[in-house]
Amino acid sequence: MNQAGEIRPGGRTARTRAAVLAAVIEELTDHGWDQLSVESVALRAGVHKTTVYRRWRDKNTLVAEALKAAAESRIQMPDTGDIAQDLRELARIVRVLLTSREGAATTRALAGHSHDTAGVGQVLPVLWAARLAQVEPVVARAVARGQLPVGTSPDDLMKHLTAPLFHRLLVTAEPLTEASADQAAAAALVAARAGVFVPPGDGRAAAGMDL
Amino acid sequence: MNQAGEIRPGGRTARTRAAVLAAVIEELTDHGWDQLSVESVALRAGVHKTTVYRRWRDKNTLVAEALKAAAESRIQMPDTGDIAQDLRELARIVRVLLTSREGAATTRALAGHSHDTAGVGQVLPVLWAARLAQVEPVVARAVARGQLPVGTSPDDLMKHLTAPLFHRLLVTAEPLTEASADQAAAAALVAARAGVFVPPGDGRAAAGMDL
DNA sequence: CCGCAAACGCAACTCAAAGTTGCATCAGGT
DNA sequence: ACCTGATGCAACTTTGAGTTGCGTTTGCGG
Repeated sequence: MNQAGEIRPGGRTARTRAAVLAAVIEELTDHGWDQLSVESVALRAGVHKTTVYRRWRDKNTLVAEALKAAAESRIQMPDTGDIAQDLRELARIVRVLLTSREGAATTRALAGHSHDTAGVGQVLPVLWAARLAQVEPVVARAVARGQLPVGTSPDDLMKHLTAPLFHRLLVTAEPLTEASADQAAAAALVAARAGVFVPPGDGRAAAGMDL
Repeated sequence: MNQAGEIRPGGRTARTRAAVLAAVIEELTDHGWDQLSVESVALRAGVHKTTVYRRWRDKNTLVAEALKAAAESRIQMPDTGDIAQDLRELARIVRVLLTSREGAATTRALAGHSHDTAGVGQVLPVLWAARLAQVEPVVARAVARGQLPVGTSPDDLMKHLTAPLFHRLLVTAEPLTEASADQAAAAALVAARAGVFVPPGDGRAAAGMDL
């Protein structure tokens, strides 16, 4: 949670930092990026506006750092012994995250600013690399059990699993039902079994691909 | 292109309207939503600021309307006689759209504001309903040919086909390669064949689903 | 082709929020 | 207990959203 290289890691500094970052997420949840003002954040954090500006160059870097900190939570990875169930549970977990007010707001904020190379743009790759790394063992176990083709890319599988959920939240703005999560899991599973997520030339050839 | 109910549909009004909406898209492409100012838009459109405010209540509704107008372009639907090729071509078309500067910028703008019930939020459902309706015949032909299960939902198929592409643009901010488009098409095809996109209780039961 | 009203240009505002500066004060580590 | 970094505070500049009043242009109907 604490950034390396802090000059004074003691109580007050860390406390202020945490309070401000938390306040950013709350303001983001309540009013969205556009309506978020640094003054409101400072007020909510019980801190003066100049204090915020002394530590963060501008609004964008502030929000970017808050989003990064907020995304550092770990997900409890399922391990049921059956990849089909694992994937379904994973999809349901992601669905719950994305349907929470905070999760939806932060996700929209990230998506809407995935391009600004200075702020969120910097954070995105790091953030997702960490998340995807968590899935690796789940896929590895499934491959070991013979439930998935050798060489299946955990990254590709995870992305295709969650993509329809993000799509509903960000693109079509439809409600994220549990049925839609299950459908996403089923689609990803079938594709994975068919070897769609085995990079070409990796391990043995993809099976069942009569494309 | 022309909105119904215009009091004075004649030359100047329509010309101004088109110029402003086009200027919004250009500014959005060049500087993003946050940096977009009504004054810049007016300047670019060769129109005075007050003129803009007389026709559009505020910045959000202005941008929302511009996005809606920009999204009204039709896509050339493929019809190769083979659903696998149709889907791959569709994915590639979407990829090209999303990798264009304008397409990326407008998509991010939409995604980042999918919640504001007054502006973009109003537009999204209409917009996507129109797009998805275009795909219906492609799927219908494939079903008629026996290449896809009876009852396959064109909406679900199209969403799962494009979701990984949007995911790359909005969530992970990875480059949108043609290979990723082909992978998305392959995944969607396999899932569709397995009956993942056949609503429960619709037509005959899903085939090949040993979930 | 002429007049009327809608649409536009223009300037001058208000207001809110981004970001800055100088100085006084407080609190944490040695 | 001291010294320095961190904070509070007030006063500023600047930018952009959104508004208002008035004069001018332009399109459409007669």
